[in-house]
Amino acid sequence: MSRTPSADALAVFHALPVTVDVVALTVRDGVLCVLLIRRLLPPFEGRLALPGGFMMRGEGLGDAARRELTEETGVDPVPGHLEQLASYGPGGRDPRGDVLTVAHLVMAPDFPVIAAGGDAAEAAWHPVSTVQGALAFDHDLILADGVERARAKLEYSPLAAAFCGSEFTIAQIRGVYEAVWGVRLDPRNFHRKATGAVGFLEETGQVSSGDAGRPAALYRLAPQSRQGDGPTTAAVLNPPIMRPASSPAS
Amino acid sequence: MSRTPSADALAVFHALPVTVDVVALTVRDGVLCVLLIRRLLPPFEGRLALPGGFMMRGEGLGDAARRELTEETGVDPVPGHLEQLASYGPGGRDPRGDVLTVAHLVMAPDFPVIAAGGDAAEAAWHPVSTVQGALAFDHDLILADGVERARAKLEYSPLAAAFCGSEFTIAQIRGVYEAVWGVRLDPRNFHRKATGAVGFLEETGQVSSGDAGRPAALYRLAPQSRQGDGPTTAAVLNPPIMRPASSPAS
DNA sequence: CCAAAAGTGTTCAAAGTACACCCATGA
DNA sequence: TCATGGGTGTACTTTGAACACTTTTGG
Repeated sequence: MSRTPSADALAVFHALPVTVDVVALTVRDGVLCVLLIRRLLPPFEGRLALPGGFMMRGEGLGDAARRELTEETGVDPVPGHLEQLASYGPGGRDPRGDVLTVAHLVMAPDFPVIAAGGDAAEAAWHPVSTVQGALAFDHDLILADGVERARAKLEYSPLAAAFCGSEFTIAQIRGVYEAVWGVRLDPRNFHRKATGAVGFLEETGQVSSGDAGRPAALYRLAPQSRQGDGPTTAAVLNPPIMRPASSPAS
Repeated sequence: MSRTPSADALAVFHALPVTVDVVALTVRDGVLCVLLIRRLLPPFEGRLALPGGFMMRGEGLGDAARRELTEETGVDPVPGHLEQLASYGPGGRDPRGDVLTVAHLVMAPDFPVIAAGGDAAEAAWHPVSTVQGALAFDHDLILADGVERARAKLEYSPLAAAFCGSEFTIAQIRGVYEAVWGVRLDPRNFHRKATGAVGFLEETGQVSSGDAGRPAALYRLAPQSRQGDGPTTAAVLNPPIMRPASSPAS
């Protein structure tokens, strides 16, 4: 297939419609939830789907993902907490024809969904376990990949704090790990690991109020100094907080 | 931005030229190398670049990556050893205009490059350390991301065997880890870890011939039974072979 | 005082590291 | 028999899991 670009025109090449989709995850009442919209228009009219839509001219991938998320759900992700997940397509995923989609992943605290707009109605958080298999397009696959990525990232990055507010207790952040991984962790050993990881938590001096039992110290995420030697290296948790080895296939 | 798709036509949306690029890595004489072509045509005429090119109609992402790699370098990757890396763009990476590229990663044994074709001349392996900063487009960034992904994957996947031929000694696969990570590993402890990991290596019964010293047993990669519970879960090395903790920032 | 949750100390088992040592070959 | 690299055994150190125990609150 010899292709001979006659000049500096790219128009001779096959061009594709490109969308961005967003897997926005949070933890509500100890349950891992994903932000979904209900589609107003065909295809898959009335079905649940990830927020997303077509890219606009002159936009970057991350910009488009942030714009679609805000347009359709009212959620405005904290900068730095949106990362690229993977690309899907272009064939076999939209009945209208070939569409390439670049999926993104956002971890957000459980703030209320402000609005639904654009092609979307009913933007809302749904427990991940209740929507698997029910989504439009290939969004079930994308959601599964996003959840797996989030699970893996908890181990070696300070990402879990993104699910909490700006100040949180050790028990709250432990609840994030338990919800995302679907396991129970020993509160006492977790406390040691979390407070022992360098560059993860920073004491505020405050204590939590209200609940039964002894008040817990409040922490915030420590200022993230990028480690490693590459420009693409993200902040790293050291030592990592590993998920328990799942028992061999039963 | 209300977009109202009038029917089942996608043509109303902004479409982008989409390319695939391939980071093909191997180990030659203990050095991590990447497969590069020299560009025959502008832009970046005469510069080194990753093999890649525009997608064709009806093609999947992986298909396109495999086709471009074969067209431009003669290398035909083993199925299952090509994975998606990330997407880049569309802005600011091609002087001709917006182009979205989906980068892929291939680990290959050090077989000879058969041919150069298409837009490429001089397809050849280059040590990664000598080409950083010299590549066309944003390929320096893509290469750095690919190398980092390969380094991380060695830890928890049987991927290192992809760099070797179908049969190899423990010392050879140890050389892969040492070259990719840029460290020295204790041969005796590595031997135990590698042979102790379940589902990684399988003895052939043969021994290597020729070199000085005691002949080494030959192994092959064990048949990969997919573990985990998801369709997207790849084979996992258990226990993982971790890279030594790099000394804290000096 | 009692219940409940936070936080600390201690013990034991598992895993990783360093390295002594033996094995099998070529020169 | 010596040099060279393959492979095993073993002691030491570090890490992680389990859990008893103390602290600090509300009822």
